[in-house]
Amino acid sequence: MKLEEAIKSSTFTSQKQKAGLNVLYTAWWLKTLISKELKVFSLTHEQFNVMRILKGKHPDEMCVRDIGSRMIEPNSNVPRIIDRLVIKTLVKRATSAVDKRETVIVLTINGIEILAKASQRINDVMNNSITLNEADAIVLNQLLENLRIEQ
Amino acid sequence: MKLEEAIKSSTFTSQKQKAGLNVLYTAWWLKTLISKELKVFSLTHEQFNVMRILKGKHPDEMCVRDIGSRMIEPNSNVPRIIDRLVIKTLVKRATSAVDKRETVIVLTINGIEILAKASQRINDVMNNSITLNEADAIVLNQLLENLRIEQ
DNA sequence: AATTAATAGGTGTACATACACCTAAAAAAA
DNA sequence: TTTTTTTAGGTGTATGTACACCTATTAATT
Repeated sequence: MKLEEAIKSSTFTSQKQKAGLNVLYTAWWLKTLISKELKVFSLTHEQFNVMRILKGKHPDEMCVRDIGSRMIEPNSNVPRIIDRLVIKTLVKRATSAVDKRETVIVLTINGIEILAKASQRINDVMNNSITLNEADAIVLNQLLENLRIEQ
Repeated sequence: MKLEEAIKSSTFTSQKQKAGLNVLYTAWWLKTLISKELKVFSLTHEQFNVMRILKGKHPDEMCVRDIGSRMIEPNSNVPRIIDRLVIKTLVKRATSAVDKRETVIVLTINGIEILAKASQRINDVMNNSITLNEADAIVLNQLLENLRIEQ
């Protein structure tokens, strides 16, 4: 759907302002798609994100801070997301032996299995729903990087 | 900051997948910027969005459903956002005379004043923080529209 | 006209975010 | 070594989201 239809507005003060709204709307659209797929696995977008980050270091464990620094939305409250994953026995929590302040997290076997299925699903959705060829995706990535340059 | 640094990951299965993550991260970045500015006015991003939508019809009133259909994140729970705006006397709520099921909302004088100041601030931030020229913004808008085409 | 459908919006719950604050532990400074 | 500062992570609160469900009202059907 075009942005104008989606938010029922066609008056933008600039293309730059429209681009801002377009990014916000597209992110919502993408999150919604992903969340719908993850529902089958009783996972939220953020829980999946944490699990995928853990997978990157598996079988090594990761501390909460380290996970947080890799989140797509960096202000996420990681301890609380982990709470829910622990309840579902998808991850295990333990106090670090080297630094007792640190909590270390690791995927369980159950977690690995569910993550594998969920990842497959999400990769498919991303490939099928994002209708861009690779060349256009490269241009989009470059524009988004440029957009965020702090002056 | 480049996406790779932001999420400390540089392995993407495709540029398309990277673009998806890039859109999500950029939306977070933009929302955070906007929220920081709105804090001066004790407004949240979503409260500001509702007020700006109301401004578009002012001095006419709008029903809740109508506001909801114009939100950037369409699943927002509009009645609850309005609750907070009513408490701050930025909008007024009344039952429609024509259809008693409908609640109609209108900005108060106080609301209009605060919205004017907040809008000015947000427009400035958008202009200063989004570092794209108009030509690039047009390309970005087109790519985002293409990305969302449902097959 | 009476009954049934659909619609508007409010509410409850689980989850997440943003942010301030707290405690325990480790590191740095005295 | 003792004190101070920093760091890690957990918690409380206000707000928002996603979604199911409820009630009042209107519209449609019989």
